[in-house]
Amino acid sequence: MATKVLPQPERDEIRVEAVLQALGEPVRLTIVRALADNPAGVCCGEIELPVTASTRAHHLKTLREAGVLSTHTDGTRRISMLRREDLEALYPGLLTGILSAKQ
Amino acid sequence: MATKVLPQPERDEIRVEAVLQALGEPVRLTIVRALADNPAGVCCGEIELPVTASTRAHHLKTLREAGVLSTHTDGTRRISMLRREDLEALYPGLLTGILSAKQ
DNA sequence: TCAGTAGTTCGATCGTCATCGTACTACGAT
DNA sequence: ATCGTAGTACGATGACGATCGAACTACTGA
Repeated sequence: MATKVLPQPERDEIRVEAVLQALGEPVRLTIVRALADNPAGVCCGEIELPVTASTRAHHLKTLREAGVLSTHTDGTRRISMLRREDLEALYPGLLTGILSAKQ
Repeated sequence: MATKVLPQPERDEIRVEAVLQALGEPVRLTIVRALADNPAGVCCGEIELPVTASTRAHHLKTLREAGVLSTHTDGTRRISMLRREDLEALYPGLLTGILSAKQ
């Protein structure tokens, strides 16, 4: 096994500016929507995005460091999932508000 | 009198990416918090901000064009207020979630 | 052990945007 | 009229960040 969780901020270290800035980018918003549709977590590479793998990694890192998502390893794969509980506790309604946008 | 409302997007023209990007900037978030504390509207210049007047005007324009706030003239002054109803209708919970951040 | 796959890291590039100072407009008061 | 005040518009600058390719790491399976 030896799954490992990648470094991320504790709940009380999450700053709303960082969260909003992370969410205010179209590619990252696409990622967040995909994660919201799959509460069990999604393998990074499975999300269809109009960018290369390195850019994808960059966005995932940004979202993780902002506290929006959590990533753990699973073999060579990395599974990401939304930090729903933490975000809901810190900013109740924010996530559902964003996700209810009819885009 | 002759108060005039500055150009702004209709409710159905507001895009969530633009809103989040607008909110993901510390100075603009400060403005939004100040407006939230004064539902009757605030004169732009009354908000204490660590930037010059031209930068302030730039941020207010960004927020207005994103659909976050509405501005109308009042003599030489311009009164801004949050578009609470529109934002709540489009993204229910988003605004309250953001404002509940203990910053 | 070796090849293949998933993903990251690094450095470079390029575009966007936050910031400022200056010049301008608009309105009110004297 | 003209002066002062509130605010905008414009052009320049500098910083940040989105993007890419290439090199690298880590794990799996043959």
